[in-house]
Amino acid sequence: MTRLTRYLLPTEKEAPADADAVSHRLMVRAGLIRQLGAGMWTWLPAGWRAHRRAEQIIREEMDAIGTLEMLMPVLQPAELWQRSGRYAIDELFKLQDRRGAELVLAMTHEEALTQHIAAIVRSYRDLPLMAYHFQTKERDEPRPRAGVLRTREFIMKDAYSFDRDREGLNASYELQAGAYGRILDRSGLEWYRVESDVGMMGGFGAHEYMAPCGAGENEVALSSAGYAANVEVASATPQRVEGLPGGLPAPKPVDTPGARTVGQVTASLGVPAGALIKALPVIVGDDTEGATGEPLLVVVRGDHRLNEIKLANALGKPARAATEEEVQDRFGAPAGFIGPVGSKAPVLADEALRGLEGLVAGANEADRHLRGVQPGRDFSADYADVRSVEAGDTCPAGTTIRLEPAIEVGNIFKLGTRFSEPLGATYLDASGAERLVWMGCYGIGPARILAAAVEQFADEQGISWPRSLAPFDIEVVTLGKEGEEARDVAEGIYAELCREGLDVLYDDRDASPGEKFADAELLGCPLRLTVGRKGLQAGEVEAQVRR
RNA sequence: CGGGGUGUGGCGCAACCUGGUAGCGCGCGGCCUUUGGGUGGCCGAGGUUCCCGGUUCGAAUCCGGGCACCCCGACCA
Repeated sequence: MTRLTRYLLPTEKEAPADADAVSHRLMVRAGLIRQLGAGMWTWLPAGWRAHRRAEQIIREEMDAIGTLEMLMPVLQPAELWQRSGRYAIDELFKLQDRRGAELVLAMTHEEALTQHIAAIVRSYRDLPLMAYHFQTKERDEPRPRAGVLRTREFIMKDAYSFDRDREGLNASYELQAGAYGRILDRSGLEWYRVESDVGMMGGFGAHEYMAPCGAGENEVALSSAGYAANVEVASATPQRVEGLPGGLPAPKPVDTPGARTVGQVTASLGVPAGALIKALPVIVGDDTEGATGEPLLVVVRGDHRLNEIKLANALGKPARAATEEEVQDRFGAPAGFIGPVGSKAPVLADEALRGLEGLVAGANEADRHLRGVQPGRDFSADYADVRSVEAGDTCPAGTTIRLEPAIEVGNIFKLGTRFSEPLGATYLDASGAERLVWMGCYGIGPARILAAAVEQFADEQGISWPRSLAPFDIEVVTLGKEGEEARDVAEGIYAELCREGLDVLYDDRDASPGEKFADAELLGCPLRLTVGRKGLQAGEVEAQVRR
């Protein structure tokens, strides 16, 4: 029973000045959330209702595939994280208790659950096993942003699967993937499952669930043929370069005083950006604590951008841009005039350069470039796909790719033995041999589902919830003052709807019609029942369906 | 971590450059008015101008330091 006169619904006409994202502005204006500090948000009653609806959808789908709900603590011994090798993560909150014992605030729960599994599971008969909880996560984010989109404390549903072997993990993964699809369908979102980067920590496959919207922090490459990938890992056939100059028998030096950037060189020589070879000097591998990585000259087409994640994956280790001094010292030419022809460092060329001719590259001396460069003939290189896809590229199925910003609402990850090994999660197989447990993890954020829904179904007027996420099923509004009768009728309807099990918001305020409707638009109930005034007869009501 | 910006009643802003009683709109309380989509009027309450220090007869305003928050980028196991 929710009467607005007894409810806490602090709506605002104007959004906070610093709010930028639509979901941030509207969720605050509609009285769903309030900020307590940077990346710290309170869920007000109506917002918490919506959050619980999202949770419930997730819970039902987890339960349906036999994942067991439980609850693990946020406060954890640091030692657990030291053992897993994740104690050094900057985002991990670290603290001490009164005796000086080292503790952490969990940012996720692989360590905790794996620790338990290690202690509990003995036999192959105990597996497979899937468990989950909804729990607060703490992450010392460098930059919280956009309301509840990226916060330092948030609730996540994280599930974990434990299997006997790789095949078992694959089966659990597919079960979870099915559940994730149903969760997002029921949430009413437009969403894509995209392949994602498994990162330096390895792993055996991962997918992200992306909801396209303007406030998204990620970018996904989509095509009408169904191609969907995070731009971090997306691959595509590049567009052809128009106006490429013809080839030359051999590279020919040209003076290009002061032309260090792609823009300056194209202007100076009158060639398209795609005719350039953009040289990116990088240092590969671990160069901490005095050790220095190896220099490598990565080259991409002038109109392309290097994708550092794809580069790291291609190399099998991280790489960073070389500093100005390193460029001079280790690549042997001033920054801006580095090129692959006669390079001091080994060359890694992007696939898009293969087979091109008549290109322009830095001459490895100041104020000079080379024309007529042909990869393969004029320099040798390893080839790899290390560029970021661009809108307009062609997907493997032959249709054009577009790029859209999206919120990552969930992800699933085949961890393998990444945690079972350091934490000793093993079992005895049928032959009595000790084996490592194979593990997967599956996360989804109710708050991000809500934010994505607001982003996808809202304008500055107000939210327009999918039925499944709305904080209330229906709103009852009384208009007019002649009617104590109207009030009485509305009260009766309200009580009846509540008895039917609907979540009803009854606007029993003595406010002008405009005020009532304005708040209603912001909150965005999917259904509204208005009880009118003049000559009101029993049953003479008007139901207005919004969507 | 790099760059940019902002802190003034609950919210949005002005006054700051050029020091001199802190002002406007919304919201809030009261009375009247209006009653099918943010009515109109009158009255009223509400501010250590983020904090500390300095300059000055006098600081929201100038100077120094700190804190908080926002945005862009980097990062995001």
